[in-house]
Amino acid sequence: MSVGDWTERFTGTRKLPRRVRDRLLQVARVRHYPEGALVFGPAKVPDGLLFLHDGTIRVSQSSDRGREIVLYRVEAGESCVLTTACMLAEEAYNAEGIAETDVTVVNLPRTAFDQLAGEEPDFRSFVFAAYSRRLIDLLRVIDGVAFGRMDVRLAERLLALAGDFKEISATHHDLAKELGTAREVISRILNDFHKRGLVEQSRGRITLTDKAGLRGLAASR
Amino acid sequence: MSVGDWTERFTGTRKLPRRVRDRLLQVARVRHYPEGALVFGPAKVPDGLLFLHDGTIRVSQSSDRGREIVLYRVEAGESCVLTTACMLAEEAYNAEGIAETDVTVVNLPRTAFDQLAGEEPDFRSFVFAAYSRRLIDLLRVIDGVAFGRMDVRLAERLLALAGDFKEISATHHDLAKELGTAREVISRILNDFHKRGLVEQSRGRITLTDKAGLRGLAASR
DNA sequence: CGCTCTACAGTGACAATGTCACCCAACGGC
DNA sequence: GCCGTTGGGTGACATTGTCACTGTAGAGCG
Repeated sequence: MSVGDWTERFTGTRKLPRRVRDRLLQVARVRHYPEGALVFGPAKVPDGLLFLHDGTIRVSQSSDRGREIVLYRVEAGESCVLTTACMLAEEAYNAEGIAETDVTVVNLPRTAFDQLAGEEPDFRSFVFAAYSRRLIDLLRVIDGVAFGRMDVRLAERLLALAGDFKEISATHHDLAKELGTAREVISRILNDFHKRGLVEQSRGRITLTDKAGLRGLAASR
Repeated sequence: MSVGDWTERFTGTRKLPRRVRDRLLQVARVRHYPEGALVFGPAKVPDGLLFLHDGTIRVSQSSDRGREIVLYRVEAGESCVLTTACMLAEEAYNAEGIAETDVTVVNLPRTAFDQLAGEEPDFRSFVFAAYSRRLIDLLRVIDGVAFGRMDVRLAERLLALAGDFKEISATHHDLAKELGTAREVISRILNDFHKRGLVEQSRGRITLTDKAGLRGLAASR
């Protein structure tokens, strides 16, 4: 499963300049997490701004009755402002970040964050851009959940998860957690896709046999 | 309809210090909008940070097939970072801000914004807090839309809109646009509420006759 | 006053989705 | 092989969204 180009749709992505990045690495603490590890969550609120040096973090929200929905993914070079948001707002929240690959995270303590924000315009721009981008991400999620059809959303997500490849290794349950729905719903829709010749299925694996068809379905709102 | 205490649940709200506020007013342009006016939208992207001096702005997102959902409300003293987000991300978006009362808006141009952000730590904190708070707001919306029951959401919203009062002047259509659903759904649920003795209805007006009952329903997830 | 027009609300039928309770099959470990 | 776990299929039903109507209160107007 490739999520490599997950974020390439955002043309406005702003990477941190090397000079600032080096300065950041001087004052920050570096941490490693293996694939599948919990990077942050309700019971594990970071004390500063998280910065993803390497890997991918999947950020999702869970309901009090076990369902989940993926909010967005944090890629290498990006920061996860959600944690600071929750830190600042001093609010209970139920979003969590899971390492989707082995990851290297840079934790920038709050005082250092304040200092950098004051002294480095590039750093400020970067942080504002990060916030903005997450806001837009969440608007997309809301649009999908509130107004979108599930088959369309699933087709979109399958294409996004596959990237340039044709195969995805994910269970129906995994996909349900992506879109915030139930496994049975995914099963039904994938069965329908199969009958229409769009996908092939095997245990824990989905092959997109007709990407153009899926794209057509995704476009037909 | 009172939305006065809409945002008081946020204990972390951070108001801008008077000194910074005065400085802001020197470089910014002040604008007035009457109740019901469009303050910003897809076809009206501001060129700077919007700042609400007086009144209330309702920010909602609309689907391409006419449905709408309210994302949050901006109260006096707060800023609307969503506009800057969209400005920075250079992304198409379909969120719009409607003046819910007569409003006075302060538009801080981008260059002045950058300068203030560099020179005034309080201003920075304020902007970061504003972003954070909106992120949390959107997380709430997602939680409700993705996982919540409609009757529960309606009960919550009725209580929030009523504030300390017992009456709300809103049509079923208005309430549908609050929650991102269809008028018929609101009609059905309100009818059910009526049968249970929770509300009384008349044209364009709803009376909460049993607030405790509504609160109980809202609490029963 | 009665007329018409429009916004607001009620309703039934159906489709899409979520929930529940099962079942069966594939795979891994033993 | 056997067994336990995980992944997946299915039918019944509840909730919600959509569509196509109907009825009605109120405003404006003769």
